[in-house]
Amino acid sequence: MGRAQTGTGARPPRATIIDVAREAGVSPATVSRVLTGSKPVSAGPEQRVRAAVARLGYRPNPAAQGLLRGTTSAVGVVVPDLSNPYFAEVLKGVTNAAQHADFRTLVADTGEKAGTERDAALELSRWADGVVLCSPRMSQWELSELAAAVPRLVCVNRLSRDTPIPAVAVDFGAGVASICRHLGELGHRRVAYLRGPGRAWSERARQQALRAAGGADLEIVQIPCGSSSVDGHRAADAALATRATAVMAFSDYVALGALARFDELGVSVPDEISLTGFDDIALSCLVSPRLTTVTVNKQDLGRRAWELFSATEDDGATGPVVTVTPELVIRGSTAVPAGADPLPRTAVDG
Amino acid sequence: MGRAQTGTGARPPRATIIDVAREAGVSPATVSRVLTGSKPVSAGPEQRVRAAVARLGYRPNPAAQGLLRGTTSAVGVVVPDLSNPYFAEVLKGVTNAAQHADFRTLVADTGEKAGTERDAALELSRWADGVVLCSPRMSQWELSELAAAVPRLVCVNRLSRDTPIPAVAVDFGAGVASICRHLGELGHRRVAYLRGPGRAWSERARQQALRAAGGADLEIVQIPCGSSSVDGHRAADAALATRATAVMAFSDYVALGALARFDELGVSVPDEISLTGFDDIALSCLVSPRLTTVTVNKQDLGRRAWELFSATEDDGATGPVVTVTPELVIRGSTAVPAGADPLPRTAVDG
DNA sequence: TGATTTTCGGAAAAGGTTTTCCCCTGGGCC
DNA sequence: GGCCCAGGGGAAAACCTTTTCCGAAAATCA
Repeated sequence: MGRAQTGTGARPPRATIIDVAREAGVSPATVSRVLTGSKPVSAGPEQRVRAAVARLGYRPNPAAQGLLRGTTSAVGVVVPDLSNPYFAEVLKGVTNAAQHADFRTLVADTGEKAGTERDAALELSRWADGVVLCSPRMSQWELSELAAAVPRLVCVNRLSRDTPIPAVAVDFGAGVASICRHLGELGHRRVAYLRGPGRAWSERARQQALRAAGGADLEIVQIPCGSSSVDGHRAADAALATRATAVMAFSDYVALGALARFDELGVSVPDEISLTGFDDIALSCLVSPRLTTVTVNKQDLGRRAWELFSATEDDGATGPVVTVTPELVIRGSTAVPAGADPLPRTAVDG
Repeated sequence: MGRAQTGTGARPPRATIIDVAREAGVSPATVSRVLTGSKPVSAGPEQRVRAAVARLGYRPNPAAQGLLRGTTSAVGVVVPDLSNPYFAEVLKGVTNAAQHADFRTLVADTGEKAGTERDAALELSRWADGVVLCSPRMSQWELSELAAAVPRLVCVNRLSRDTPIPAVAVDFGAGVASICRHLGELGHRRVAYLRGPGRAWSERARQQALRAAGGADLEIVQIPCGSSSVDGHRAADAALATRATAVMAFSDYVALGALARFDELGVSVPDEISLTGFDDIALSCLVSPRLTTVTVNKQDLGRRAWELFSATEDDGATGPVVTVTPELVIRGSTAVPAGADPLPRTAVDG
């Protein structure tokens, strides 16, 4: 049964608690008590145990601990795409918070394929005490089913009406509204919106806000797009063709792609067209012009997801939802529209 | 001993192999054999076992498996900073490859603090079969010590002369050389180099190449900088002050920061000054002008690290090193220097 | 048909740790 | 000085799975 023990360079097979006990002249129980502090141990044996632990370089076997305790001290994180700086930041937030509580982080990347999210989460939940689901694209139905199967499930940027799943989500509605207000105040009347992935809950939340904002004084033209910079690059031409005076992108990542395309075409931002993003990723203030966007603290999002996770009981009873309100940051990519006479509110052709 | 069993919403305590055995009317051994395929089982019992597994939703307890097998089917990845798209991509490469082999990925972020790398790797190695160390900033001495303590250690972008540690590394020398050649051919004679973190092995590798490239026909002026875009932004003024005609940045991430600063100052790239990066991160072809750089397939780096990891024996005997040669991509950020008379090679003031 | 090999499946041990249960000893109090 | 209580520490069970060992039954061959 012994584990692989090949070659001459093989290190000694790792000390067990029994080795430590023998070395210290005590029972395994005492060693355990010293290390976990579950019960007081008098000074003499404690000294000897600590010395033996140090001498043997003993560290308890997590598998054995996990087997007995029924917990893993690990949290799983499922993200659609690690290449997307947004998700990388959220992951960083979770990891740092978890590390602080002596938890490990397991990560799975679904490659933006909604079909694999379920399996990834389920698999991770075997190895972790629970799972943080980042912007899941899966169906509401699948999500509810998953919530029943995974002991502690927390969502980021996804709210679920039927099943009370703990979640931390950006208030996309408020963000979109503030962008609309900003564009409206500048005098824009016709805005092209580069849509995110149709399956994304955050996209649906944005749509709701757009319906509220759009109307008499702001006309929204929808352009199918996606969630990556490549998508934004591709959709830029269609946005220009609408003759809108401003382009509102699903995210910064998308906006940067559109910005690059505008630059290729010699279309000047913001002189000829205004452009807005969403999220305020690090690179958005490195491009020229710097991007007007709404700022979301992505690491904080991850940190809060962790807090929700660690507050959740195993029976998944509670389902509090934390909402984070993003803040508009006006930079260089928005300006008064080209034909800059401040129209009275009525003069909009529908 | 029982695990937490609170409230009424508590789900049943997870079926064990014994429950399945009872349900199927066989022994636990038979269930195990059906599931692992370690020994053939005749059709009748197999059917019953599979049915029971499905009915009970049984999935083996990884802790128990790990305890018995002595392996975890997990790989740890330690990165300096997940916010840096470079490391996020490498992580993605490792994760995807590992996923393919039914391995989990554990991640730790050291926040660019070299002092915490050792502990992070050591801790991760308890929970995983080995560790991939991304661009470790730790001392050579610490690294060797770590290699002795971690069963399977693989480095990315860090070579170690004394201890043979499996590693996959970009050929920074070749990359720097190709950039120098390119700048030289354009007619640049004086280049400011924005230095990376002093502790980074990759920075030392670059320095070596610079010493070889610099000389009669190319003068290199060193500017202390760092590894993030903020560092690049800060160092840009000093680079300008050297009156160099080109700036070579430690990385794309740094170059983007410098580019933003040049834009703020109204210094035109590449008309007034040329700028190069390193790595070719996704956003480098989204900025204006698009960045001349050398391209490194970062996900591939991660994938190869995984391959090295899975090829490594537990006794850590072998230490092959894979070198990846980056390729120069000439985009819009480099051009002939401002005072554009193609000087004869000799007319350089030292 | 009887002997021998193969196949199939059950019992039980092993893996490392925590925790419960219990015993022993020492100190305090009357 | 005796009794009781408390505290410290050891033995062993339990956690769940895999695998070895072995027995029994079935299949093969002479």
